[in-house]
Amino acid sequence: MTNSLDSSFSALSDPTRRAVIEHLVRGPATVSDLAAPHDIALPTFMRHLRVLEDCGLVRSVKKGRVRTCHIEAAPMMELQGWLEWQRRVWEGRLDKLAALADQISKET
Amino acid sequence: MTNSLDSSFSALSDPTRRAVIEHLVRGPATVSDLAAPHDIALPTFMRHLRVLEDCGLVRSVKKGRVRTCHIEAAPMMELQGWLEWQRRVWEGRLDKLAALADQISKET
DNA sequence: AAGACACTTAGCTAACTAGCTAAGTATTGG
DNA sequence: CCAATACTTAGCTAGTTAGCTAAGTGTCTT
Repeated sequence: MTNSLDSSFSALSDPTRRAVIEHLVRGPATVSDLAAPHDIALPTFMRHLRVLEDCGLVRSVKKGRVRTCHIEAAPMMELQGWLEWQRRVWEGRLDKLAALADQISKET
Repeated sequence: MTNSLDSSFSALSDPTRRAVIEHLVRGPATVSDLAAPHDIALPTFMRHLRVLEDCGLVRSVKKGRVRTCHIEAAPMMELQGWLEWQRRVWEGRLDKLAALADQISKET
């Protein structure tokens, strides 16, 4: 689990890879489609795709000479889950502080 | 904005740093407190803290010889915001597909 | 004043990463 | 069948990162 968050967070720390995700949430696309807006060499771009596949954020299928990619929901959920969890704890703490402050102000 | 997401995602791709965040959402803590559970040299740990400070996820104040750290909500929100946005688009797409499927099934 | 404490700085190493070019493989269209 | 297309593999380079040890600075505590 730790390891999965590691690689997902790491994958999304690159703007090119986030752009790929932003593209893919709108629907499946081929490697060429995905690469087109990015001004980098194809092998370099393919490496980014590989990183996204390795951490499970993206899957792809090759048919003939064309590879089509699509997004995978689960790892995105996991990321959201972790962040949401931290927010909950953090907010729980704020609530407690507020309650404490309330209590103190009443006591004075 | 791109740059800020870069560094936040990158910072959280390390388990030690995520552990620090998990600690800090429960309340402020000193460097020693934060470092205690981690079996790494202090300078190494300090570097992790520095990464978290550099991307704005953590702030700290030094008083006497003790440095106290606390979490900063804004960058966490930004991360959540990005993920949430992707999810919305993704789900919007699913909705559209469902609507389309619906329409098609009615037409046949 | 002296020693303990809590960081902090400096500097080194091994591993990883993004970028490139050049050349290769497997389909497909003419 | 031949050329164009769509990746794919191989291999190199420069920059970044996590880890370490050794030594330094500034604050307590006694």
